[in-house]
Amino acid sequence: MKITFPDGHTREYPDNTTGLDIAKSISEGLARNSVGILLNGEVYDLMRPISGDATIKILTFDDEEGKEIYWHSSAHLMAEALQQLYPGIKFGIGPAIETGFYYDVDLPDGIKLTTEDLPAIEAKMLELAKKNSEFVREVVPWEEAIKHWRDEVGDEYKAELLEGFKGEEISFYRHNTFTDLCRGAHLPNTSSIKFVKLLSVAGAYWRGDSSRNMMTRIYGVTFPKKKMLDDFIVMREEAEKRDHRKLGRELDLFMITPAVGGGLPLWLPNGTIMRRVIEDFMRKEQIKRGYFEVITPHIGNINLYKTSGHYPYYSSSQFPPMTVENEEYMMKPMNCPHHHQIYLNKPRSYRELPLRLFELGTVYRYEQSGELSGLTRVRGFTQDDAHIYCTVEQLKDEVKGVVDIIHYFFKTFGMSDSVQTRLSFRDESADKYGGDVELWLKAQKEITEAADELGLNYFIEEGEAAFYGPKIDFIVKDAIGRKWQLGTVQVDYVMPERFNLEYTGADNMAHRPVCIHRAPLGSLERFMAILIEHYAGNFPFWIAPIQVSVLPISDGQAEYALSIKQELENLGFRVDIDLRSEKINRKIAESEQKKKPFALIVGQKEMENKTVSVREHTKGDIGVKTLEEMIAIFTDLNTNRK
RNA sequence: GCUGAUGUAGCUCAGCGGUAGAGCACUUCCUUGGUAAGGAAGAGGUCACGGGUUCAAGUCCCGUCAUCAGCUCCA
Repeated sequence: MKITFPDGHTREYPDNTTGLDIAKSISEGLARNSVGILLNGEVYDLMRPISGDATIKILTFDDEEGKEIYWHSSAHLMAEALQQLYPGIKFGIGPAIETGFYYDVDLPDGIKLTTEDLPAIEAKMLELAKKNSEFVREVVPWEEAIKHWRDEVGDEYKAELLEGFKGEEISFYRHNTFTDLCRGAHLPNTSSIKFVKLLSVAGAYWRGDSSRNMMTRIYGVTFPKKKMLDDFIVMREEAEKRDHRKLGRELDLFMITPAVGGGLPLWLPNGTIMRRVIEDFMRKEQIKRGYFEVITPHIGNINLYKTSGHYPYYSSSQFPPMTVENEEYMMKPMNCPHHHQIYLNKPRSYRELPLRLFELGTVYRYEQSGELSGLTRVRGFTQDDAHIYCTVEQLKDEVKGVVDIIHYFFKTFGMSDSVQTRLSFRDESADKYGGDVELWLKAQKEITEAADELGLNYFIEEGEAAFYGPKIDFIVKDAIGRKWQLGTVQVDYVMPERFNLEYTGADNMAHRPVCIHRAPLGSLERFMAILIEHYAGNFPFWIAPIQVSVLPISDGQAEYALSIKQELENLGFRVDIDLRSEKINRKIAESEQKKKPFALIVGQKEMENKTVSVREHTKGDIGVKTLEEMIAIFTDLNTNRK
């Protein structure tokens, strides 16, 4: 048979050669590191014989599919360990996930797992891995499989899964003492699993259904090399250090208190400075690009949301309506209906279009209590929202303009590396969406064309669209490689219809505009959380709440220090001063801990020479400068947003 | 909303039936020191909240609230 490799070259092998044999024929090292193969695009066991011509790729742990095989096998290994430690345990599903794997299990009566039990399970896993057990695949007739799980083993979960697999090929995978119903693929052997870290225990409903049994889910991750596990642990610690909830407290940025309510953050003075800096920047940039700012109230008549269609679609995630003088009002869950009213305020001409209305609009959504988390999931948040009303002909250019401003914002906040673009389209289930199918398809086409013309590197996902139209979402990576979905652009032919938006065209006839909803950063609260974690609290000069700290060495320089503070403040910089009778070391330590970008240290020498000794955060002492030199540097940092 | 864990000083945490503790922060005093924490004294708590068990409850039990890890949901 002829085997084609990813680089295009081919080689002859006898029939029933395994992936491992092929790997060996290339190099021993590859064979040692291989975990499976991709056979004509399908993941295959290394030990499974191949027949017929095929294109193959040998998978190692470095491949996405390789990791999946490795972690899936690790889930089986963990299951075996659990089975030995807790006889009578039943198993649900145990898949590989983005990082690692989990297994949902039903423990025998009276047994509860906590994180304290994890080390024992890890130890058992390592012990079992060393037994060098082979994973053996076995195809079993459905009737035999159901008999095995339902009658012999008595695992109703596996039996239920099997009910859904009627007519498909059923395979079991066995290694050592453990057998699982599993499609595969798997490692050849347990011995490749070398380093194990079990992460957490949590409850999870069987098949994600809250009316069904709660199972115990155990999360873990495994690696073939110690370095990988070490890196993984370092990464987790780094993420923990950057946690915006922790830094928000340490840097006095925001607070959340049950006295006000969960998910309702209060911005402290330092956090407010940051928000205002960011908002002012956005405001200025949008006005420059032809947007008009508007302000609308936090509540609105319920009829607005009945007209928009939001009310029936999403009533469960809105705060309940309140009745005042026989009218019902709602906390606004989005800004669009208010903006549509501004559009309707007077007759519109084609000469006014595109009309771009933006608002830093605070909206309220009822998130379930268990879903609230820091600033990333809240019940009241501010969107950097805008609605662009334009003609069908203008649509594509407007979409492009929006994409441009979104990229500009990302760049300004240092997140422009590897931005991913997702086009979210409708799927088959027509009842999820409002509006005319024709218009949808048209909008999807326009979006795709705009993306193509901009040379965006996008992928399409069906079923992710908003109920009123398709959208473009942007996913950015932060400083430590975590992905966050930020900006969104949504094309909407439905709302203009529902609100009866019109403009008079050059032909003196009434026409229907298209509406683009867009929010480059989404929620300001969430974005600030991302920003805090992205910069680990070490904000660039232009954003930092306190930009410069003036630190006199002793009382003798207090007056000189105050004059420096005054001069910088007059120029608009954010400055504080430490006049306490503490040693300079102490003052520096605290300035650094609060992550202030610059400390200007002034002692007798500096006072006599009219200079300052400069310390830059994370860099340390950068020498003595005149105040004028520093003002030039600070001005540059501010104006260039660095 | 569901499951589990957690809730003790502003922060980080110890105490786990017998009169509330530490470090840091805070206040006052001493110290005026040159690039990451000088010294001393002081103040600060309905031990989340509400019930219960007990001679006695941060400590054991039940409920509520909040936070965290998940699940579910997400315009």
